[in-house]
Amino acid sequence: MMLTSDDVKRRNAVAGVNGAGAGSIQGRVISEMRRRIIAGEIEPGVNLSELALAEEFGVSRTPVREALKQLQTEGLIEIRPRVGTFVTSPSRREITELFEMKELLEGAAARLLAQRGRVPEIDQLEENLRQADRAVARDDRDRVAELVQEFHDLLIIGADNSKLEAHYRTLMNQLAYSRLVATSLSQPGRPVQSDREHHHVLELIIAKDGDSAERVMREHVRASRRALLTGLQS
Amino acid sequence: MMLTSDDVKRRNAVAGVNGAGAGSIQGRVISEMRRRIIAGEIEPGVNLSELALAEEFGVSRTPVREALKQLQTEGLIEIRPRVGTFVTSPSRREITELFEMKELLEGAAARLLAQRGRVPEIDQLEENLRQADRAVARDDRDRVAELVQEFHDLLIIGADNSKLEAHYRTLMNQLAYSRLVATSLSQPGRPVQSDREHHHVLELIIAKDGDSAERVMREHVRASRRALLTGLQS
DNA sequence: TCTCAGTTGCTTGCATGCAACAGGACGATA
DNA sequence: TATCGTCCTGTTGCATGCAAGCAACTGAGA
Repeated sequence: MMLTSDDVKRRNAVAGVNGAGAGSIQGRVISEMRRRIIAGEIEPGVNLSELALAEEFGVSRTPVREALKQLQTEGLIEIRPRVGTFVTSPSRREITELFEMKELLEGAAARLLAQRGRVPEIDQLEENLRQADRAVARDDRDRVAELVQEFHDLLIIGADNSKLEAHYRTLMNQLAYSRLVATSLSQPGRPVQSDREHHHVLELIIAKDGDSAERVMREHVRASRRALLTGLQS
Repeated sequence: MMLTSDDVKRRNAVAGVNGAGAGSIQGRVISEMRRRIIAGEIEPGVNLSELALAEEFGVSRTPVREALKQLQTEGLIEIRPRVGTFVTSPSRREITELFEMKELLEGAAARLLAQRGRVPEIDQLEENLRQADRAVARDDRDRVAELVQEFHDLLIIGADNSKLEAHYRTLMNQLAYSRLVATSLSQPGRPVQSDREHHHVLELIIAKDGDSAERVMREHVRASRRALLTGLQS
């Protein structure tokens, strides 16, 4: 039997980024472990033994083992043969590299979205900024963080390139970026500045000025990184 | 015990892109299967059953199963639960997306390399072009294809960003790009043109003009894609 | 007190058996 | 003949047992 690529894509659309079906035991373990690691609930340490996890999830070692293997290829954990399994945290060097990639991919997404013209994601981005303006005005930090995340997400989705999206999500997971947004936005004046930059990018996208949209988006990513690093030092 | 990120990187450097150690059974299966798929030795079909592969490699299902799982997350195969395992080939849409990513990453690599100044990779690139000039002059197609691959590889390595390199390799595997280079270069005049473009990019890199290097590199990727598509139609 | 050899516990790697399900083959029936 | 229902084969998902190796601990000896 021949497998068409459309079949593959349909399946992936259902299963999300996961390789395994979400209904399987293995799929559950993958999702849950990924969530825990990104949320920082697991201390980097040797506690991640297959047996312990299997008992906790009430399953055998096999699905746990396969789930860990996948998380390893995603770069979230490190399996050392016959030693143990560890949650990895990126080195300084890797963090720099990850931000370089973030800048690259988000910049490209802005350009691609600008080239697509008026698509639904544009409307969603406009709505996002309307809500963000209000949230910033009333200094609702949690809501602002949510909306910032959504803005970047919409941008990536709007680029309409599934490979770009998949790689982007992998990178953001490695960065545990969702945890970092709040820190970045905790810098004085950063929410307002960030909001302004979002507006600027979206204007350029709507104006179909891909080059400028990419450039401004990259500057925005760099600015947010600077805010983050400042926040982490203090 | 705490795992430092340097430890992780050291291991990855040894194991290459592979998650598993090359010495293990599983590692052998991964490498060999990946090679076969990229080389196009395996017909997309249901022949890939765990049991059959296990017998062929003389091992049990377990390591084969884990190897297939990793290849799935790399996007090379598709495992349909309780149905079978299939080699995937990208759809038209996905091929477009993959080339978009190729253009993006190679363009970025050119920019990053230009920013780094005089590094060893620059010398290697110059040597590569010297050899390429000669190979083109004597119309040695196989050698030209090799050198073209090496040029792009050196560019990526020279960008000195391990994340970029890892994602790039994944994408090229999905494209089975090594098989396509020859087709692209089979177009009349393409080897000469490609060589010229390589020279231009390298000049700009040496001149530390990152912006232009990126722009020209992206144009080069698009040109090579056009040549490839023309070659595939005929 | 320091060093080093031996031992022991814990970890993952691999093999194997059973279960559950998908999909086609085949036959009964309208 | 067309269609529906049943069975049967093949596949992967999961559970479990054993093997191999690493790391830390323990104890003896200097």
